[in-house]
Amino acid sequence: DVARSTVAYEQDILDGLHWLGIDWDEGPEVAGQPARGPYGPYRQMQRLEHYDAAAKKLLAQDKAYYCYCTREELDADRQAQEAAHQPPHYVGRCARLSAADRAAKEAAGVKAVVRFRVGEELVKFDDIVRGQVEIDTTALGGDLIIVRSDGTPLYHFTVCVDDAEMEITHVIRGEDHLSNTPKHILLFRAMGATVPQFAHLPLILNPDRTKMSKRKSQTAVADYRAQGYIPEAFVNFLALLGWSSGTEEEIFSLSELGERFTLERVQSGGAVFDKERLEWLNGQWIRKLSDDELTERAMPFLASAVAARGAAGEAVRTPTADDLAPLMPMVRERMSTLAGVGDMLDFLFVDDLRVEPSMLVPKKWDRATTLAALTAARQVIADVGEVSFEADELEAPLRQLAEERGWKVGDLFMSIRVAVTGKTATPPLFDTLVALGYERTLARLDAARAALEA
RNA sequence: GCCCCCAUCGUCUAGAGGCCUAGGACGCCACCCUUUCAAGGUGGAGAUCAGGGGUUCGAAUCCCCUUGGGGGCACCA
Repeated sequence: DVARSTVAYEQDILDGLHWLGIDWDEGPEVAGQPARGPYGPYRQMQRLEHYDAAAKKLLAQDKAYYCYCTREELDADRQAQEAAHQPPHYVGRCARLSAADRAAKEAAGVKAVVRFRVGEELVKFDDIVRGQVEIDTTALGGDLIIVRSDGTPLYHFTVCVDDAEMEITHVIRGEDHLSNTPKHILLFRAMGATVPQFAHLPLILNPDRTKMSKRKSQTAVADYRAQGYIPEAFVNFLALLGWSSGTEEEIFSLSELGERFTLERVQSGGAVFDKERLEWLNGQWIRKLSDDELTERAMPFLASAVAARGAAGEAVRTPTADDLAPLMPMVRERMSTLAGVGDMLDFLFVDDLRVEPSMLVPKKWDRATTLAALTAARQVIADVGEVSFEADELEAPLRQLAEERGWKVGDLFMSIRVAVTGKTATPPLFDTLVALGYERTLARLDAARAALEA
Protein backbone atom coordinates (compact mmCIF):
# COMPACT_ATOMS: atom_id res chain seq x y z
CA ASP A 1 0.00 0.00 0.00
CA VAL A 2 1.84 3.01 -1.32
CA ALA A 3 -0.03 5.43 0.91
CA ARG A 4 0.82 3.59 4.11
CA SER A 5 4.30 2.32 3.43
CA THR A 6 7.37 4.42 3.90
CA VAL A 7 11.04 3.61 3.72
CA ALA A 8 11.24 4.57 7.37
CA TYR A 9 8.86 1.76 8.37
CA GLU A 10 10.76 -0.70 6.24
CA GLN A 11 14.04 0.41 7.77
CA ASP A 12 12.59 -0.01 11.26
CA ILE A 13 11.68 -3.59 10.54
CA LEU A 14 15.04 -4.46 9.00
CA ASP A 15 16.92 -2.69 11.78
CA GLY A 16 14.87 -4.48 14.40
CA LEU A 17 15.57 -7.90 12.94
CA HIS A 18 19.22 -7.09 12.51
CA TRP A 19 19.51 -5.90 16.10
CA LEU A 20 17.90 -9.11 17.32
CA GLY A 21 20.50 -11.05 15.39
CA ILE A 22 17.99 -12.55 13.02
CA ASP A 23 19.37 -13.24 9.59
CA TRP A 24 18.04 -14.86 6.44
CA ASP A 25 19.28 -17.02 3.59
CA GLU A 26 16.98 -15.30 1.18
CA GLY A 27 15.52 -11.83 1.30
CA PRO A 28 16.21 -8.11 1.08
CA GLU A 29 19.48 -6.43 2.00
CA VAL A 30 20.26 -5.54 5.56
CA ALA A 31 23.11 -3.83 7.40
CA GLY A 32 25.16 -3.27 4.31
CA GLN A 33 24.74 -6.84 3.11
CA PRO A 34 23.24 -7.19 -0.36
CA ALA A 35 19.93 -8.90 -0.97
CA ARG A 36 20.37 -12.61 -1.46
CA GLY A 37 18.41 -15.43 -3.02
CA PRO A 38 17.34 -16.52 -6.51
CA TYR A 39 13.78 -15.20 -6.49
CA GLY A 40 14.24 -11.46 -6.04
CA PRO A 41 13.45 -8.69 -6.06
CA TYR A 42 12.14 -8.90 -2.51
CA ARG A 43 10.18 -5.68 -2.37
CA GLN A 44 6.61 -5.75 -3.57
CA MET A 45 6.87 -2.37 -5.27
CA GLN A 46 9.53 -3.91 -7.50
CA ARG A 47 7.40 -6.91 -8.30
CA LEU A 48 4.38 -5.18 -9.77
CA GLU A 49 4.80 -6.89 -13.11
CA HIS A 50 4.57 -10.28 -11.44
CA TYR A 51 1.24 -9.43 -9.83
CA ASP A 52 0.05 -7.93 -13.06
CA ALA A 53 0.88 -11.08 -15.02
CA ALA A 54 -0.75 -13.30 -12.41
CA ALA A 55 -3.90 -11.19 -12.44
CA LYS A 56 -4.07 -11.28 -16.24
CA LYS A 57 -3.79 -15.03 -16.16
CA LEU A 58 -6.64 -15.40 -13.68
CA LEU A 59 -8.71 -13.00 -15.78
CA ALA A 60 -8.02 -15.00 -18.94
CA GLN A 61 -9.17 -18.18 -17.22
CA ASP A 62 -12.27 -16.42 -15.91
CA LYS A 63 -11.14 -17.16 -12.35
CA ALA A 64 -11.24 -13.42 -11.84
CA TYR A 65 -13.26 -10.63 -13.41
CA TYR A 66 -13.48 -6.86 -13.70
CA CYS A 67 -15.84 -5.18 -11.30
CA TYR A 68 -17.17 -1.67 -11.91
CA CYS A 69 -19.13 -1.19 -8.72
CA THR A 70 -18.66 2.25 -7.21
CA ARG A 71 -17.80 2.88 -3.59
CA GLU A 72 -21.26 4.31 -3.12
CA GLU A 73 -22.85 1.11 -4.38
CA LEU A 74 -20.66 -1.01 -2.15
CA ASP A 75 -21.35 1.16 0.87
CA ALA A 76 -25.07 0.90 0.22
CA ASP A 77 -24.79 -2.90 -0.05
CA ARG A 78 -22.95 -3.03 3.22
CA GLN A 79 -25.48 -0.89 5.01
CA ALA A 80 -28.33 -3.00 3.74
CA GLN A 81 -26.55 -6.14 4.87
CA GLU A 82 -25.93 -4.69 8.26
CA ALA A 83 -29.60 -3.74 8.61
CA ALA A 84 -30.56 -7.29 7.63
CA HIS A 85 -28.08 -8.72 10.16
CA GLN A 86 -26.06 -10.34 7.45
CA PRO A 87 -22.29 -10.52 7.31
CA PRO A 88 -20.78 -7.95 4.93
CA HIS A 89 -20.17 -9.47 1.53
CA TYR A 90 -19.91 -8.58 -2.13
CA VAL A 91 -23.24 -9.24 -3.85
CA GLY A 92 -21.76 -10.22 -7.20
CA ARG A 93 -23.25 -7.45 -9.27
CA CYS A 94 -20.42 -7.57 -11.80
CA ALA A 95 -19.77 -11.30 -11.68
CA ARG A 96 -21.61 -12.04 -14.91
CA LEU A 97 -21.24 -8.91 -16.96
CA SER A 98 -21.59 -9.31 -20.72
CA ALA A 99 -18.98 -7.95 -23.07
CA ALA A 100 -21.40 -5.20 -23.98
CA ASP A 101 -21.97 -4.23 -20.33
CA ARG A 102 -18.27 -4.01 -19.81
CA ALA A 103 -17.73 -1.97 -22.93
CA ALA A 104 -20.38 0.47 -21.74
CA LYS A 105 -18.72 0.90 -18.34
CA GLU A 106 -15.33 1.34 -19.93
CA ALA A 107 -16.75 3.90 -22.35
CA ALA A 108 -18.22 5.78 -19.41
CA GLY A 109 -14.75 5.89 -17.96
CA VAL A 110 -15.48 3.77 -14.86
CA LYS A 111 -12.29 2.36 -13.41
CA ALA A 112 -12.52 -1.35 -12.62
CA VAL A 113 -11.06 -3.42 -9.83
CA VAL A 114 -10.23 -7.08 -10.34
CA ARG A 115 -12.18 -9.56 -8.26
CA PHE A 116 -11.28 -13.17 -7.64
CA ARG A 117 -14.13 -15.68 -7.81
CA VAL A 118 -14.49 -17.34 -4.45
CA GLY A 119 -17.24 -19.90 -5.00
CA GLU A 120 -18.79 -22.16 -2.39
CA GLU A 121 -16.89 -24.91 -0.69
CA LEU A 122 -15.47 -26.02 2.61
CA VAL A 123 -11.75 -25.31 2.71
CA LYS A 124 -9.77 -27.58 5.01
CA PHE A 125 -6.15 -27.32 5.97
CA ASP A 126 -3.85 -28.83 8.53
CA ASP A 127 -2.27 -26.05 10.56
CA ILE A 128 0.97 -27.04 12.26
CA VAL A 129 0.03 -25.43 15.54
CA ARG A 130 -3.74 -25.71 15.44
CA GLY A 131 -4.38 -28.96 13.65
CA GLN A 132 -7.30 -29.41 11.30
CA VAL A 133 -9.10 -26.13 10.49
CA GLU A 134 -12.22 -25.89 8.34
CA ILE A 135 -13.75 -22.70 7.01
CA ASP A 136 -16.68 -22.31 4.67
CA THR A 137 -15.90 -19.94 1.83
CA THR A 138 -19.34 -18.38 2.07
CA ALA A 139 -18.04 -16.72 5.21
CA LEU A 140 -15.29 -14.98 3.28
CA GLY A 141 -17.25 -11.95 2.17
CA GLY A 142 -17.79 -12.82 -1.45
CA ASP A 143 -15.47 -12.40 -4.41
CA LEU A 144 -12.43 -10.59 -3.18
CA ILE A 145 -10.66 -7.67 -4.74
CA ILE A 146 -7.13 -8.54 -5.76
CA VAL A 147 -6.28 -5.44 -7.81
CA ARG A 148 -7.37 -1.89 -7.01
CA SER A 149 -8.92 0.40 -9.57
CA ASP A 150 -5.59 2.20 -9.82
CA GLY A 151 -3.99 -1.05 -10.90
CA THR A 152 -2.05 -1.80 -7.72
CA PRO A 153 -2.47 -5.26 -6.17
CA LEU A 154 -3.75 -6.02 -2.67
CA TYR A 155 -2.08 -7.84 0.15
CA HIS A 156 -3.88 -11.19 0.00
CA PHE A 157 -3.03 -11.47 -3.65
CA THR A 158 0.57 -10.28 -3.51
CA VAL A 159 1.58 -12.64 -0.73
CA CYS A 160 0.20 -15.61 -2.64
CA VAL A 161 1.90 -14.61 -5.88
CA ASP A 162 5.18 -14.09 -4.00
CA ASP A 163 4.93 -17.31 -1.99
CA ALA A 164 4.10 -19.29 -5.12
CA GLU A 165 6.94 -17.84 -7.19
CA MET A 166 9.45 -18.02 -4.37
CA GLU A 167 8.48 -21.61 -3.66
CA ILE A 168 7.73 -20.90 -0.04
CA THR A 169 7.11 -24.12 1.87
CA HIS A 170 5.94 -22.80 5.26
CA VAL A 171 3.86 -19.75 6.01
CA ILE A 172 4.35 -18.88 9.67
CA ARG A 173 2.39 -15.88 10.90
CA GLY A 174 0.05 -14.56 13.56
CA GLU A 175 -3.31 -16.03 14.42
CA ASP A 176 -4.96 -12.91 13.10
CA HIS A 177 -4.46 -14.39 9.64
CA LEU A 178 -6.12 -17.69 10.37
CA SER A 179 -9.46 -16.65 8.92
CA ASN A 180 -7.74 -15.26 5.85
CA THR A 181 -6.04 -18.52 5.08
CA PRO A 182 -8.86 -20.02 2.98
CA LYS A 183 -8.62 -17.00 0.67
CA HIS A 184 -4.96 -17.74 0.21
CA ILE A 185 -5.51 -21.44 -0.36
CA LEU A 186 -8.11 -20.67 -3.02
CA LEU A 187 -5.69 -18.28 -4.68
CA PHE A 188 -2.84 -20.79 -4.63
CA ARG A 189 -5.05 -23.42 -6.18
CA ALA A 190 -6.36 -21.04 -8.84
CA MET A 191 -2.80 -20.20 -9.81
CA GLY A 192 -1.92 -23.86 -10.02
CA ALA A 193 0.62 -23.46 -7.24
CA THR A 194 1.46 -25.85 -4.43
CA VAL A 195 -0.29 -24.81 -1.24
CA PRO A 196 2.32 -24.22 1.46
CA GLN A 197 2.10 -25.50 5.02
CA PHE A 198 0.61 -23.05 7.49
CA ALA A 199 1.48 -22.41 11.10
CA HIS A 200 -0.56 -19.78 12.93
CA LEU A 201 1.19 -18.51 16.00
CA PRO A 202 -0.59 -17.23 19.11
CA LEU A 203 -0.97 -13.50 19.36
CA ILE A 204 1.06 -11.38 21.74
CA LEU A 205 -1.42 -9.65 24.00
CA ASN A 206 -1.79 -6.39 25.88
CA PRO A 207 -2.30 -6.82 29.64
CA ASP A 208 -6.07 -6.64 28.98
CA ARG A 209 -5.69 -9.66 26.68
CA THR A 210 -6.49 -7.86 23.45
CA LYS A 211 -4.13 -8.10 20.49
CA MET A 212 -0.99 -6.17 21.29
CA SER A 213 -1.23 -2.74 19.82
CA LYS A 214 0.72 0.46 19.64
CA ARG A 215 -2.02 2.24 21.48
CA LYS A 216 -1.98 0.07 24.56
CA SER A 217 1.59 -1.18 24.69
CA GLN A 218 5.04 -0.36 23.60
CA THR A 219 5.48 -2.30 20.38
CA ALA A 220 8.54 -0.93 18.60
CA VAL A 221 11.66 -3.01 19.04
CA ALA A 222 13.65 0.20 18.79
CA ASP A 223 11.96 1.53 21.93
CA TYR A 224 13.01 -1.46 24.00
CA ARG A 225 16.50 -1.07 22.67
CA ALA A 226 16.46 2.60 23.65
CA GLN A 227 15.40 1.65 27.17
CA GLY A 228 18.41 -0.58 27.64
CA TYR A 229 17.07 -4.02 26.87
CA ILE A 230 19.60 -6.22 25.13
CA PRO A 231 18.86 -8.42 22.14
CA GLU A 232 19.89 -11.66 23.86
CA ALA A 233 17.18 -11.12 26.47
CA PHE A 234 14.59 -9.84 24.03
CA VAL A 235 14.90 -12.82 21.72
CA ASN A 236 14.80 -15.18 24.68
CA PHE A 237 11.73 -13.48 26.07
CA LEU A 238 9.87 -13.49 22.76
CA ALA A 239 10.63 -17.14 22.18
CA LEU A 240 9.06 -18.00 25.52
CA LEU A 241 5.81 -16.33 24.54
CA GLY A 242 3.86 -19.30 23.25
CA TRP A 243 6.71 -21.77 23.24
CA SER A 244 8.58 -23.73 25.87
CA SER A 245 11.29 -26.32 25.66
CA GLY A 246 9.38 -28.89 27.69
CA THR A 247 12.19 -28.87 30.23
CA GLU A 248 12.64 -26.45 33.10
CA GLU A 249 15.32 -24.49 31.28
CA GLU A 250 14.32 -21.07 30.13
CA ILE A 251 17.47 -19.16 29.36
CA PHE A 252 18.18 -19.68 25.67
CA SER A 253 20.44 -17.91 23.23
CA LEU A 254 19.36 -17.37 19.65
CA SER A 255 21.50 -20.24 18.43
CA GLU A 256 20.19 -22.57 21.13
CA LEU A 257 16.70 -21.58 20.09
CA GLY A 258 17.64 -22.35 16.53
CA GLU A 259 18.44 -25.88 17.56
CA ARG A 260 15.61 -26.50 19.97
CA PHE A 261 12.63 -24.57 18.69
CA THR A 262 9.89 -26.52 16.97
CA LEU A 263 6.51 -25.33 15.76
CA GLU A 264 4.98 -28.48 17.19
CA ARG A 265 5.65 -27.21 20.69
CA VAL A 266 4.02 -23.86 20.09
CA GLN A 267 0.84 -23.20 22.06
CA SER A 268 -2.35 -21.93 20.52
CA GLY A 269 -3.53 -19.59 23.25
CA GLY A 270 -2.40 -15.95 23.18
CA ALA A 271 0.29 -14.73 25.56
CA VAL A 272 0.38 -11.50 27.54
CA PHE A 273 3.58 -9.52 27.14
CA ASP A 274 4.88 -9.39 30.72
CA LYS A 275 7.41 -6.62 30.96
CA GLU A 276 8.58 -7.67 34.43
CA ARG A 277 9.63 -11.01 33.10
CA LEU A 278 11.49 -9.33 30.24
CA GLU A 279 13.27 -7.17 32.78
CA TRP A 280 14.31 -10.17 34.81
CA LEU A 281 15.63 -11.95 31.72
CA ASN A 282 17.47 -8.80 30.72
CA GLY A 283 19.23 -8.79 34.09
CA GLN A 284 20.13 -12.45 33.64
CA TRP A 285 21.69 -11.77 30.25
CA ILE A 286 23.45 -8.61 31.39
CA ARG A 287 25.18 -10.66 34.08
CA LYS A 288 26.48 -13.00 31.42
CA LEU A 289 28.24 -10.27 29.45
CA SER A 290 31.96 -9.63 29.89
CA ASP A 291 33.07 -6.36 31.46
CA ASP A 292 34.26 -5.05 28.12
CA GLU A 293 31.13 -6.03 26.31
CA LEU A 294 28.91 -4.55 28.97
CA THR A 295 30.96 -1.37 29.11
CA GLU A 296 30.62 -0.86 25.41
CA ARG A 297 26.90 -1.40 25.42
CA ALA A 298 26.19 0.63 28.54
CA MET A 299 28.39 3.58 27.61
CA PRO A 300 25.76 5.45 25.58
CA PHE A 301 23.29 5.15 28.44
CA LEU A 302 25.74 6.60 30.96
CA ALA A 303 26.63 9.38 28.58
CA SER A 304 23.04 10.34 28.03
CA ALA A 305 22.20 10.23 31.74
CA VAL A 306 25.09 12.57 32.45
CA ALA A 307 24.13 14.78 29.54
CA ALA A 308 20.63 15.01 30.95
CA ARG A 309 21.97 16.34 34.23
CA GLY A 310 24.10 18.76 32.31
CA ALA A 311 21.04 19.92 30.45
CA ALA A 312 19.31 20.40 33.79
CA GLY A 313 21.93 22.95 34.74
CA GLU A 314 24.54 20.96 36.64
CA ALA A 315 28.22 21.13 35.79
CA VAL A 316 29.16 17.78 34.30
CA ARG A 317 32.13 15.99 32.85
CA THR A 318 31.56 13.66 29.92
CA PRO A 319 32.27 10.05 30.88
CA THR A 320 34.51 7.82 28.77
CA ALA A 321 34.74 4.06 28.40
CA ASP A 322 37.91 4.19 30.51
CA ASP A 323 35.89 5.72 33.32
CA LEU A 324 33.18 3.12 33.06
CA ALA A 325 35.10 -0.12 32.55
CA PRO A 326 36.56 -0.39 36.07
CA LEU A 327 33.15 0.34 37.59
CA MET A 328 31.41 -2.51 35.84
CA PRO A 329 31.93 -5.16 38.56
CA MET A 330 30.23 -3.00 41.13
CA VAL A 331 27.15 -2.24 39.10
CA ARG A 332 26.51 -5.25 36.87
CA GLU A 333 24.37 -7.25 39.27
CA ARG A 334 22.50 -4.13 40.23
CA MET A 335 21.21 -3.37 36.76
CA SER A 336 18.26 -4.90 34.96
CA THR A 337 18.63 -2.66 31.93
CA LEU A 338 21.60 -0.86 30.44
CA ALA A 339 19.93 2.39 31.42
CA GLY A 340 20.61 1.39 35.02
CA VAL A 341 24.22 2.58 34.77
CA GLY A 342 22.92 6.09 34.39
CA ASP A 343 20.96 6.01 37.64
CA MET A 344 23.80 4.38 39.51
CA LEU A 345 26.80 6.30 38.28
CA ASP A 346 25.77 9.67 36.93
CA PHE A 347 26.72 11.41 40.20
CA LEU A 348 30.38 10.59 39.55
CA PHE A 349 30.40 12.99 36.64
CA VAL A 350 28.65 15.92 38.27
CA ASP A 351 31.17 18.50 39.45
CA ASP A 352 28.95 20.67 41.59
CA LEU A 353 26.80 18.08 43.35
CA ARG A 354 24.21 19.75 45.54
CA VAL A 355 22.28 17.66 48.02
CA GLU A 356 19.04 18.59 49.74
CA PRO A 357 19.96 19.07 53.45
CA SER A 358 16.86 17.17 54.57
CA MET A 359 17.98 14.20 52.52
CA LEU A 360 21.32 14.08 54.28
CA VAL A 361 19.83 13.20 57.65
CA PRO A 362 19.28 9.44 58.14
CA LYS A 363 15.81 8.44 59.34
CA LYS A 364 16.62 7.96 63.01
CA TRP A 365 19.05 10.85 63.27
CA ASP A 366 18.71 14.57 63.67
CA ARG A 367 20.57 17.35 61.94
CA ALA A 368 23.15 17.87 64.65
CA THR A 369 24.08 14.21 64.80
CA THR A 370 24.44 14.09 61.05
CA LEU A 371 26.67 17.14 61.04
CA ALA A 372 28.82 15.66 63.78
CA ALA A 373 29.03 12.35 61.94
CA LEU A 374 30.03 13.87 58.64
CA THR A 375 32.61 16.03 60.33
CA ALA A 376 34.11 13.07 62.15
CA ALA A 377 33.98 10.90 59.02
CA ARG A 378 35.73 13.58 57.05
CA GLN A 379 38.52 13.59 59.61
CA VAL A 380 38.85 9.81 59.56
CA ILE A 381 39.00 9.73 55.78
CA ALA A 382 41.51 12.56 55.70
CA ASP A 383 43.60 10.60 58.20
CA VAL A 384 43.56 7.55 55.94
CA GLY A 385 45.12 9.85 53.40
CA GLU A 386 45.32 9.94 49.67
CA VAL A 387 47.95 7.22 49.36
CA SER A 388 45.93 4.61 51.26
CA PHE A 389 42.60 5.67 49.79
CA GLU A 390 41.25 2.22 49.01
CA ALA A 391 38.11 0.34 49.94
CA ASP A 392 39.88 -2.01 52.34
CA GLU A 393 41.64 0.84 54.11
CA LEU A 394 38.52 2.91 54.58
CA GLU A 395 36.13 0.40 56.03
CA ALA A 396 37.85 -0.46 59.30
CA PRO A 397 38.45 3.06 60.61
CA LEU A 398 34.93 4.17 59.70
CA ARG A 399 33.42 1.18 61.47
CA GLN A 400 35.59 1.98 64.45
CA LEU A 401 34.33 5.56 64.41
CA ALA A 402 30.76 4.36 64.55
CA GLU A 403 31.53 2.11 67.46
CA GLU A 404 33.34 4.82 69.43
CA ARG A 405 30.50 7.25 69.03
CA GLY A 406 27.74 4.71 69.54
CA TRP A 407 26.34 5.23 66.05
CA LYS A 408 24.84 2.44 64.04
CA VAL A 409 27.17 1.70 61.14
CA GLY A 410 24.24 1.75 58.75
CA ASP A 411 23.31 5.26 59.79
CA LEU A 412 26.84 6.58 59.57
CA PHE A 413 27.41 4.98 56.20
CA MET A 414 24.10 6.25 54.94
CA SER A 415 24.89 9.82 55.85
CA ILE A 416 28.20 9.58 54.00
CA ARG A 417 26.54 7.87 51.06
CA VAL A 418 23.97 10.59 50.58
CA ALA A 419 26.49 13.38 51.13
CA VAL A 420 28.72 12.00 48.44
CA THR A 421 26.21 10.70 45.88
CA GLY A 422 22.94 12.49 46.51
CA LYS A 423 21.21 9.10 46.54
CA THR A 424 20.10 6.61 49.16
CA ALA A 425 20.60 3.57 46.95
CA THR A 426 24.07 3.19 45.45
CA PRO A 427 26.73 0.61 44.76
CA PRO A 428 28.85 -0.37 47.81
CA LEU A 429 29.99 2.72 49.68
CA PHE A 430 33.75 2.26 49.78
CA ASP A 431 34.02 1.35 46.14
CA THR A 432 31.96 4.40 45.44
CA LEU A 433 34.27 6.63 47.44
CA VAL A 434 37.29 5.24 45.65
CA ALA A 435 35.62 5.76 42.30
CA LEU A 436 35.00 9.35 43.30
CA GLY A 437 38.56 9.90 44.48
CA TYR A 438 40.11 11.34 47.58
CA GLU A 439 39.82 15.01 46.79
CA ARG A 440 36.25 14.91 45.57
CA THR A 441 35.13 12.77 48.48
CA LEU A 442 36.41 15.33 50.97
CA ALA A 443 35.01 18.18 48.95
CA ARG A 444 31.56 16.63 48.87
CA LEU A 445 31.63 15.94 52.58
CA ASP A 446 32.53 19.56 53.16
CA ALA A 447 29.76 20.73 50.89
CA ALA A 448 27.27 18.55 52.74
CA ARG A 449 28.43 19.90 56.11
CA ALA A 450 28.06 23.43 54.85
CA ALA A 451 24.55 22.65 53.63
CA LEU A 452 23.61 21.30 57.06
CA GLU A 453 25.00 24.33 58.83
CA ALA A 454 23.18 26.76 56.61
C1' G B 1 -24.39 -9.62 13.10
C1' C B 2 -21.70 -13.83 10.78
C1' C B 3 -17.31 -17.07 10.65
C1' C B 4 -12.94 -18.98 12.98
C1' C B 5 -9.70 -19.84 17.10
C1' C B 6 -8.64 -20.29 22.26
C1' A B 7 -9.31 -21.60 27.76
C1' U B 8 -3.89 -24.87 33.90
C1' C B 9 -1.56 -20.04 39.82
C1' G B 10 -2.01 -12.36 38.73
C1' U B 11 1.63 -13.40 34.30
C1' C B 12 4.73 -16.96 31.06
C1' U B 13 4.21 -22.08 31.16
C1' A B 14 4.99 -28.05 32.31
C1' G B 15 1.36 -31.57 31.65
C1' A B 16 0.04 -35.66 25.17
C1' G B 17 -5.66 -41.13 30.66
C1' G B 18 -3.05 -43.44 36.12
C1' C B 19 3.90 -40.75 37.79
C1' C B 20 -0.73 -34.60 39.67
C1' U B 21 -2.65 -34.32 47.26
C1' A B 22 -0.97 -30.22 39.37
C1' G B 23 5.67 -29.02 38.54
C1' G B 24 8.88 -24.68 37.13
C1' A B 25 9.74 -19.38 36.19
C1' C B 26 8.36 -13.96 36.73
C1' G B 27 6.00 -11.05 40.28
C1' C B 28 4.55 -10.94 45.63
C1' C B 29 5.64 -12.09 51.09
C1' A B 30 9.06 -13.81 54.85
C1' C B 31 13.89 -15.26 56.45
C1' C B 32 19.37 -15.70 55.53
C1' C B 33 23.52 -12.82 53.59
C1' U B 34 24.35 -7.48 54.13
C1' U B 35 26.76 -0.37 55.05
C1' U B 36 22.10 1.19 51.22
C1' C B 37 20.30 -0.92 46.74
C1' A B 38 20.77 -5.16 44.14
C1' A B 39 22.42 -10.07 43.17
C1' G B 40 22.35 -14.84 45.51
C1' G B 41 20.27 -18.63 48.96
C1' U B 42 16.07 -20.82 51.72
C1' G B 43 10.96 -21.02 52.61
C1' G B 44 5.80 -19.38 51.79
C1' A B 45 1.15 -17.65 49.86
C1' G B 46 -0.98 -18.39 45.05
C1' A B 47 -4.75 -22.86 40.06
C1' U B 48 -11.57 -26.84 43.40
C1' C B 49 -6.97 -27.39 35.89
C1' A B 50 -13.64 -21.66 33.29
C1' G B 51 -18.59 -24.36 34.40
C1' G B 52 -21.74 -28.58 33.35
C1' G B 53 -22.51 -33.17 31.22
C1' G B 54 -20.58 -37.62 29.21
C1' U B 55 -16.60 -41.78 27.76
C1' U B 56 -13.46 -44.77 31.13
C1' C B 57 -11.90 -48.98 36.57
C1' G B 58 -9.54 -44.02 36.34
C1' A B 59 -9.59 -37.28 33.08
C1' A B 60 -6.17 -31.15 33.64
C1' U B 61 -5.52 -34.66 29.66
C1' C B 62 -10.74 -37.68 25.01
C1' C B 63 -16.11 -36.12 23.31
C1' C B 64 -20.44 -32.71 23.72
C1' C B 65 -22.81 -28.33 25.56
C1' U B 66 -22.57 -23.66 28.11
C1' U B 67 -19.82 -19.50 29.54
C1' G B 68 -15.85 -16.33 28.92
C1' G B 69 -11.97 -14.30 25.98
C1' G B 70 -9.64 -13.28 21.40
C1' G B 71 -9.20 -12.84 16.11
C1' G B 72 -11.27 -12.12 11.25
C1' C B 73 -15.06 -10.34 7.97
C1' A B 74 -11.91 -3.22 3.53
C1' C B 75 -10.14 -0.66 -3.43
C1' C B 76 -5.29 -1.91 5.15
C1' A B 77 -1.45 -5.12 5.95
